[in-house]
Parts: sequence; C-alpha cells; structure tokens
Amino acid sequence: MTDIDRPRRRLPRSVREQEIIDAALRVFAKRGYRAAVVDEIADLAGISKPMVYLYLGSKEGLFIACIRRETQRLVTAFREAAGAGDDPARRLWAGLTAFFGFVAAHRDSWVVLHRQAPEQSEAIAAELAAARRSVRAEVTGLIGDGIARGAGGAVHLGRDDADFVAHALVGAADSLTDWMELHPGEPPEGVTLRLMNMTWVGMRNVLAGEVWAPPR
Amino acid sequence: MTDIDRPRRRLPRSVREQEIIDAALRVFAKRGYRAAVVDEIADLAGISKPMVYLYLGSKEGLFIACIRRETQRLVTAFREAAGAGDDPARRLWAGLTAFFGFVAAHRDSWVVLHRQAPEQSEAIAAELAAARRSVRAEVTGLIGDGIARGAGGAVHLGRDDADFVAHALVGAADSLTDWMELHPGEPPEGVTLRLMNMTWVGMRNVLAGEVWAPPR
DNA sequence: TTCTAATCTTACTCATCAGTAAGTCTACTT
DNA sequence: AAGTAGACTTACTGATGAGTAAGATTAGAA
Repeated sequence: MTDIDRPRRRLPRSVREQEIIDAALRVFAKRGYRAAVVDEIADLAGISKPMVYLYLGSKEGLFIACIRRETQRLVTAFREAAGAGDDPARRLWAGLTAFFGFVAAHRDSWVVLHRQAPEQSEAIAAELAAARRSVRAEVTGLIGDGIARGAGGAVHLGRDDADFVAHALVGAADSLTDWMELHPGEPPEGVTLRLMNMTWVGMRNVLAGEVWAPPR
Repeated sequence: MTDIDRPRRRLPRSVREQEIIDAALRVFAKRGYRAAVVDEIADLAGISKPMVYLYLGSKEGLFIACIRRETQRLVTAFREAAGAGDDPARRLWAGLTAFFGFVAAHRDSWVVLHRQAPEQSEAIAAELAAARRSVRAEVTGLIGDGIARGAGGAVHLGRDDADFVAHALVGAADSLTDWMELHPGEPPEGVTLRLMNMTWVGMRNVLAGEVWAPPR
C-alpha cells in the first residue's frame, strides 16, 4: 500500500514508523522472518536501511512491532463483531465471520501471526506465543459462555473443553484461509456458514439433511 | 535418535543417508528451514558437512528428502488405520487416532510438513504444497465416502464440501497438536474422541448432553 | 597382499546481510 | 537570517554459513 511516486517527501516519525511496519509485514509474510532482508523492507517503505534501525531498533524489534500491531487489529475486529448479542451461536457466527473477513483483507497479518517458525529467538517465541494465546482466548471466552449457558442439564464440560474447542476452531479457521484462496468467490459469510454447519450442527446431522442458518 | 558413542564407524550410504535425514528433520523442525545450519545437521548425524552434500546434494535437497520421507510415513500410517472397516465414522475415528498418534510420536515430522513458510524456493514451495495436498487428500477421500454413503436423502453435498471439511479437519488436527503438548497425559484416542464429538455430533448437541463413543 | 572404490575429513572461498559510523539535508523556530 | 533538531543518506564492517577443492582412510575384492 506504500506509494511509489512519492518524491522522497519527509514524514514525521509516527507516520514513517507505520509505513515501515506496513512494508515489514509484507516482506515477512512473503519470505518468513529469517529470509526477509531488511534492505528490501526499507526499499518498500521508500527509505534507507538506517532509518529502520533508528526507529525500530533491530530486525527482531521490527518483527515484534508487526506482531503487536496486527494482533491488536485482529483481536479488535473479532471482539467488536462477537461482543454484541446474547445467543452464543450468534456471537460465534459474528466472530468467525469477522475473522474470515479480516484474514481475507489482511492475509499478510495472519501469515505473520500464525505461519512462522517461532524458534528464531527467545523474544520472538514469547511474543508469538502471547499473540496466539490472545487470539485464542477470544474464542475460548465465547465457547466458555456457550458452555455455561447450555450446561444446565447433564453436561459436564469445563474451561478445559472450551480451550480444546478453541484450539480446534482456530486451527480449522487457519486452514480454511487456504481454502479461501482456492475459492476466491466465496464470501467470509459463506465460509462461516459451512464451518458452523460442521461444528455446531455436527457432520452426522448435516449428512442426515439438517442445516444451520444464521439467526435473523 | 542418532547415537553419540559411535566410534566413527563407517556406514554404507543407504544407512548414512537415513541418519542424515533423521538429523536434518530434528534441526529443521527446531530452527526452521532458513535458520537451520547444515554443519549442525552434520554434527548431529555424527559426520562432516561434505558428506551431506555428497549424498543429498544441497540444503534444499536435504529438506525435500525430509518432506518426501515423512509424508510417506504419515500417509501410510493414516491409510492403514482408516482403510479397514465400512462405517465412515469408524474409519474417520481410526484415521484421526492414527494421525494424533503419529504426531505425538513424530512431532518433528509434522512441524517440518506443516509449520514452514513455504516460500523459501520454487522447489520447496511445490514440494510442500504437494505434501500437504496428499495428506489432505486422504481425509477428503474419507469424507467423500461418508457423503456418498449418507447422501441418499435430502443432502446435496459434493466433492467441494468434502474438501472444505478436510481443510477444516486437518487444520483443527494441526492446532490440536499444540493442545496435546499442553496436556501430555491425554492419549491420542482422547483427542480424537473430543474432536469427533465436536465435529461429528456437533457442538449444539454436545451442549445438549449428547456424546459420541467409538464403535465397538 | 595389493588394489580400488567407497567413505570420510580438514580447510578453505565467497556471497549475503544485520548492524553502524559519519555525516548531509531541510523544515521550523527565534 | 541563523540556528537547530529531526529526517534522511552513502558507504562501510564483521559475522555467518552454503558450498567445494583436494586429498586421507578403510573395507573388502582380486
């Protein structure tokens, strides 16, 4: 998204920093942390390498800045969509749709957050683990609510089960990002619909002819 | 799994090659393709670097050899478990259990197959894509059978739906690999049981108190 | 025993890239 | 108009690591 035609205009630090992070996100997503070259990031940001070091400190710092900013964005998008409403199924629907919409629109963010070998350094491993945990925590929260709501009866499900389901859902969603790339026509709602049918209704019942539809 | 005490015994190429691939798998899984250092692989294999190049050609060739061998192993394990029987649910249960068992026993294989940024080179991207496709194809096959079996009634599900479900299942399974690391006590069967309840029965029904049990 | 092919080694080269030194330039203040 | 702080650059250094040249060693065949 960085312009090409810009005639080397000087920009205030706060703006330039964001542009550098934009560029870094693209390059990290395309090449992976280790193969990404800081010079390429600088070029893409329309700037020279020492600026990157002046503002972000190091390649590691740059990567961590990407993770922080994009985690924030993703969690916000999810939370705003899933926050409203009362019915657990409806909130899950809204949250997942926001997720798929976000990933379709910001594929690089997702790739950087979830498709990196985390063992590049202690700091990066910790940062990525925290990022992934916080994304998953959003889902775990929703599922936990669903369990609390539905568990008046014979069910004996706890936090642990919510966490299991969150792992499975996030993993499925991650993988479905690839499926989306193979089916560019499919809107995020379509993906969510299929996933809700699979997990919420259950494949057995789906095979028996049952379908789920979004509330309203 | 390579010995430490070996007094620099000479080994025939066929054996040494496998030991090199063993070592490479561990290092690639631990560090990622780019950060992995060939000298470390050689050390771990109890050999010097030129042997690696003599036998495997290049770092890229070494990586591709890992992918091929481990894909083969995983697909074989899955196919043998899921091949027998008639009931789709039973075969899915068996296949998934084999999968989780395999990943628990060969975590490095899975990490190399599914946790690498594929854009290191044209050849690696192609090889990884093929590997992932072939793993997923096993699942797609099972689901497709299930659909064909169950689709006497009102259901209008096709190959496309099977592929969607396969994506979601493989992604969920991948993520559950992490869950397993957080719950070392849980046997593969336990993980499969939870996943079957979630996808086969459906979360809504599970919340309503229904549970799935493995046949027999 | 002698020869030979396969196994294996030490000791390099050379490209790449993270990080920096030592400034220059320009917008804005006073 | 002069001064200054912040934006920006060119041109390096030093480490790391893929790949190789040139040959040493040993298991077994003849």
